[in-house]
This record gives sequence, C-alpha cells and structure tokens, in this order.
Amino acid sequence: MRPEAQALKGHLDVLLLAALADGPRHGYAIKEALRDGSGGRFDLPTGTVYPALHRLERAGLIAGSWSVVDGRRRRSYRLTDAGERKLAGERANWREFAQAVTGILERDPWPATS
Amino acid sequence: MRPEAQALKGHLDVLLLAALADGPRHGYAIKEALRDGSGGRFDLPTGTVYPALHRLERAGLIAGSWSVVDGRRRRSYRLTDAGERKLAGERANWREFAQAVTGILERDPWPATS
DNA sequence: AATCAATACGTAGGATAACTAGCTATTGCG
DNA sequence: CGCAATAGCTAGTTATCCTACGTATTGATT
Repeated sequence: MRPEAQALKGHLDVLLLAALADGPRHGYAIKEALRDGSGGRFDLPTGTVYPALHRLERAGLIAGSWSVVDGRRRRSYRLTDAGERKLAGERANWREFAQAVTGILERDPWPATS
Repeated sequence: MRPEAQALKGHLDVLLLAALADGPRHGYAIKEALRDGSGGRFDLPTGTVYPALHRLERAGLIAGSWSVVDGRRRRSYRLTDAGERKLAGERANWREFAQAVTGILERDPWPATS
C-alpha cells in the first residue's frame, strides 16, 4: 500500500453521509462531490467508495434504489432517519476529535513532566 | 472491537510524536500526557501505546533507552532528527486534513447535483 | 472505424492499524 | 493483605482502506 494512502483514517463514513446531506446521489456522484468538495484531497478509488456504501446500507444508514439514466444503471442513495441522526452525531464527534488532536499538536509547552 | 473504539484512526503516530516534542518521556508518561492533554478523550490502552512506540522506534523516528527509577524499569524515548521532521510534516498534514473534513461536514449546500 | 477517456457499477484479497485480553513486576495505600 | 497505580510487554482479532482487477455504456478523438 502506498504510504500516503489511507488518507481517510476512519472518517470515511461521516464524509459519505455528509455528501448525501442535501439530497440523494449515486455512488459515482458522491465520489466526485467529495473530490471537488475537498479541493482534490479526497479523490477516493471506487474500491473504497462502493464497499463503504454497501456497508452503510447494510447498517441502515442509507437506502439505495436502482435507476437507468442515459443507458447507464445507477444506484442512488438517500439518508435514512437513522442516517440523519448518525450524521448529526458524527459531526459533533468530529468537532470534538479535531479539537482534541489540534489541542495536543499545538500544545506548547506540555504539562510538567513527572 | 467496541464501535466507538479506533477513535484514533491513523492519527496516533502524530500524537505520540507530539507528546515528545519538548523532551523525552517514557511510555507510561506519554500515555498520561495524551490522556490529560486531551481532557480524557485519548485514554489509550497500553496495548495501543507500546506497540506503536516500537513501530516508531523501528522507523527511526524516536530513540529509546532503558533506565530504572524507584525500582521500576523505564524505557524513555526522545525524538530523533527524522522524528522532528516527521512531526513537522504531520502537523501540517493534520491541518490540511482537518480543514478538508471540516469543509465537507459544514458545506451547505453542496455544489450542484449533476 | 477504431480507440480511448469518462461514466458507472462491482468484487477479491492484502496490508495495516488499533483494539481486547492476557501476562510480569514493583510501590504504596487502606 | 489486597488492591490501585505505576511500568512494561505480546498474541491474536477485527475493521478499514487500499490495490488490482473485471463488466459495460457513452461520447470524443483520431
């Protein structure tokens, strides 16, 4: 695995849920939305995106439905009620997490060494 | 595995390096510093901390040395030059990552759906 | 006409990270 | 005496994200 890979480090689910926050999208569109919405930083391989969507669907956080547009089959996903709640919780969780990490990285100096 | 576990999700290394930023510490003291410095949020099990320190040492980012204090053996770690550089890079990397995630989570609305 | 990029979906298998659960040992407090 | 805190450790499990691959269609380029 490339060293700079696994850039998401466990925060993929909340990003996928957030990409569905203001309406349904299909998998490929989610991938593009995350790429564009992150300035290219989250350009996820399909081998990351699709299995993750299946996982979220199995967990009941998103619901998918097939359609065909311009001869291409699509699976569109929308947030379920549980997904909305999960997103709200994970958003708050992210803020706490980010604040804790930032606090440690910017700490100067550290509490007295024993 | 507890679901709320793996809270660190790949950000452990930079936290450990940061805990050594202003001087050497031994493993248990690093664990305490992260717990206290995060308001209790990062209360890591020793099964997380010690293997991670060994990994960082193998990677040449920290250097350890044994000592005995009050009848207890300790392994103190200090940042190597490579570790200092790594810490600086990872700090910058964290800021970018956090900004990208926050940008997506707070985006409202998303760019036009295709 | 042929080819290729982009769109759109998917799976199999591997690498790695963080965790649980267990262990040894000492100091000091109730 | 027992227990919490201090101090170190490993084996094995699990989840996640990735690489690499496969299928198929549309539309642009050659």
